[in-house]
Amino acid sequence: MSRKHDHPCAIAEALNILGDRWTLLIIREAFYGATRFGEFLTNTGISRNLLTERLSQLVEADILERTPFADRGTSHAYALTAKGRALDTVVMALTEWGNSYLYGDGKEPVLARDEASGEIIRRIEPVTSDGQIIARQNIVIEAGPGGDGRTLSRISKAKSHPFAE
Amino acid sequence: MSRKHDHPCAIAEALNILGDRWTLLIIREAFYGATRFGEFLTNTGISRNLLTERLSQLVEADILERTPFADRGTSHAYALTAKGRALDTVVMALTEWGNSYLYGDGKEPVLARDEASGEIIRRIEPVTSDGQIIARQNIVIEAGPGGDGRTLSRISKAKSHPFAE
DNA sequence: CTTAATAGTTGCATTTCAAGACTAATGATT
DNA sequence: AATCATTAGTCTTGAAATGCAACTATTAAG
Repeated sequence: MSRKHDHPCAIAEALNILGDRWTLLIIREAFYGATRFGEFLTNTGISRNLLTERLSQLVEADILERTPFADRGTSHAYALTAKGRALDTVVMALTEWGNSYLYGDGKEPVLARDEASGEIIRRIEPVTSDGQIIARQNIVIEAGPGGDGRTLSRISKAKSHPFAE
Repeated sequence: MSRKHDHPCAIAEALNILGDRWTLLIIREAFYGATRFGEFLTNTGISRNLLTERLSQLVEADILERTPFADRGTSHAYALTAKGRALDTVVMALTEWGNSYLYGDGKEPVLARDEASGEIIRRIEPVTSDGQIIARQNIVIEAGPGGDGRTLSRISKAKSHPFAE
């Protein structure tokens, strides 16, 4: 990745870590249970030098944790931290979007299913603290405590209900 | 973006379109109401040549739609399609993760709020077709109808409950 | 003490990015 | 009509990231 975004925005800041072709694929593998260098290598198709760099960035960012793990050779286990596991919604949202809009019904390569209901998972929704689904037309965006002047002016010109319709 | 991922996986395929530093920032701006070249340019900080390329990729991918729009000069409006609007969960999930784990409570630059309850939005959840929240430990992944042999072997070695814990 | 397995490094050719100058198209101004 | 202002986009160039393959290092097994 070249230079970093520096404007105050959660998405921009997240993309400083996740915004490339490989990082979320590595994180997908971590969710699926990969722990070793070689597993990430063969399951994603990334090259060795990039994998080395990305893994160390993810460890640095506290998304993966590296622990020694001796069987043969010099080997380590990379596992998701709490911060990394919190990316589950991002992974599920991307999976759902890709399945629905890039493959389509009946052509999905990998599916997530709810064992309790038996349903394939097709909806990811924002919910209130007591579990009520929040309707898109009720969602507003506003400057938060960490916003600066530029944020304020950008947000003030923005649609107040960005996800409605 | 360099070469494309070619293995059957919704995330890999999604990253072929969204997997760079800028694309999701452009999509964020589209949700916030930006429609014009100049708005995307100044609100994201991307360079002109890249913005040109990314916008045309997004139009090509049917995520944005370009329509003529004459006031002064040569101008067009870029607006989200249905496929683009379906990325709302990805945008919300990234926003929520970034706010929680990169900024932290009380330091969020931009917040999403539910007008109905007044709450700041902090939970994004998979739900069943009738709106019940699906518990992480009940989520299993499985090969779908579009999977090939490689998918099958990758998935069969994967943790069956990737989001549990 | 050699071999095999795993993880990682190095060097190099290619591709992409970043930045700014330049061009094109169109409505407004005189 | 001619010029100007505005918006969108192209072109050029140096810098940075990527992809590939060969090489090195570390440790366990035999």
